[in-house]
Amino acid sequence: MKHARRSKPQVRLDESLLTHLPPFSKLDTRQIREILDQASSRRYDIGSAIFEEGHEAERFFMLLDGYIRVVRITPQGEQVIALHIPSGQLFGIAKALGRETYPATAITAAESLALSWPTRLWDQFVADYEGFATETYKTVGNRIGEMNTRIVEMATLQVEQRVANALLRLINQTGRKVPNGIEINFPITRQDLSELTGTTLHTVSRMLSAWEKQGLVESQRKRITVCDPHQLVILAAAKA
Amino acid sequence: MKHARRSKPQVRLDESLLTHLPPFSKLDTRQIREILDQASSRRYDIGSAIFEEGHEAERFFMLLDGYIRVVRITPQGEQVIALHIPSGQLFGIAKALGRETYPATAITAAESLALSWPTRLWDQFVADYEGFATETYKTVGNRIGEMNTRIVEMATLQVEQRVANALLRLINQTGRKVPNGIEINFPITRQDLSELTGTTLHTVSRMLSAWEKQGLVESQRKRITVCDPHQLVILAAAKA
DNA sequence: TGTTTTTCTTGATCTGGATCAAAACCGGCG
DNA sequence: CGCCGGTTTTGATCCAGATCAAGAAAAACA
Repeated sequence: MKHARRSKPQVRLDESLLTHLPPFSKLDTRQIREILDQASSRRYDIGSAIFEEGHEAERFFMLLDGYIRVVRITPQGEQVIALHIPSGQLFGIAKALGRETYPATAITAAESLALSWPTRLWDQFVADYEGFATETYKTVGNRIGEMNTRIVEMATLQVEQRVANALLRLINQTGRKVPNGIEINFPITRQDLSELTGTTLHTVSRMLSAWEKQGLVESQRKRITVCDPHQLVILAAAKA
Repeated sequence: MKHARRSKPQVRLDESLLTHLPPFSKLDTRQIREILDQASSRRYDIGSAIFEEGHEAERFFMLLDGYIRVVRITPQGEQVIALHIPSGQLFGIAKALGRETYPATAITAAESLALSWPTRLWDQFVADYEGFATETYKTVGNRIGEMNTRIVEMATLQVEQRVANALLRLINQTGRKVPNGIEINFPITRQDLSELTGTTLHTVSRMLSAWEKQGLVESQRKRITVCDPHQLVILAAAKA
């Protein structure tokens, strides 16, 4: 993990950073200014932990750029990826869950840029800024929905369908159009994909090889491009 | 499903019903009275649906007595139990998740009694009653925690350990002391347990038989008693 | 009291994926 | 440029647990 610094904005942050993001979109310029003036901004190298499970939740965050994976570690040291968070979302919002500590670890899946505020400002944000509360609870609701879906998938689907679903979700959240399809916009290993679907890197590797032969996907090291999303959707839902 | 009626309280509901429940515990008698006067109370037979996934979230609920399972149905018609809710908790709180519809179906696992309020009162409750918001967000946080745990378990543990964990969670939430151990306080089938752990009723049945031979549990039809919780904890955590 | 329905048990077989093992590949770095 | 650590691939084997199949036992019903 390389050096990274937190900075009170010497260069004042631009208001346009936040104006179009849902939790702040109903606010006027003055309010955005207030919010920004209290924020710290910081860049994180890929693979660094923004906060860790169980630690005191001192700050909450808004991901401006990059990509984050929310991870839990089992007693046996295995990692499970609980969630991916795309840019433009709040995270580390323990306060919204009535918690004093972070429930999981946040790791950057790509170089990322995030704003953060001391947790003590949370209640103030909720009280003062219209739409902030509503939008954050929507975020929470969506994450619950996602987790629910994961549970159902793990309980009922085969590995092949789980991996297909995971890929589809990833290209939806972070897909980038490239000549031959849609590429996942950050480096992702077979290992990562296996931690996301509760399987092994071996199985994922075989699966991708097979799909590549069928022209469904293309992949290089840490890069996956889905060429035929529609076919993948079919696979993802197939009964047998 | 037998007849069940909703009633505006002809017999006024007693204030002591709510005074000790977290979301209301900071309120004075007058406030509790207000809340109760706006509530409908209703009894539900075992196995009935209180509300269904996808439907308009017209009301939110407080479970006074009984037990509820939150269920999702897959496109293929398989059921997955997402969560169990013990008495004393709010449920159906779509509003707290920024949703307009219920995200899952709520089925009574035992005869149950619940109060409910029209969703339009939600914001008012949050604004007027101290501690209500905080406590409900704690509830949400706990449920997220539970779901997280389920995901991690499904991704990393063997079936035996998942079933053991499920049993332990059940006796913690609803255990009732009986001469030979702790009994799960509502009727539960092997099928239910399998839907809770993502396996089949056959496997669960074999497992319980084996445990019964070892004196770990005792079970009759729809009844399970854990005789040796400690041993079960060991099983639940075992690496191999 | 006999019949039907639901739940539970137990055996036999099969298989999706894990595990074990080894090699090839790729990129960074000294 | 050649070595080394992190990825990826692919083969071979194994086994936990699903699936298939039949009854047995308990409750519900009539």
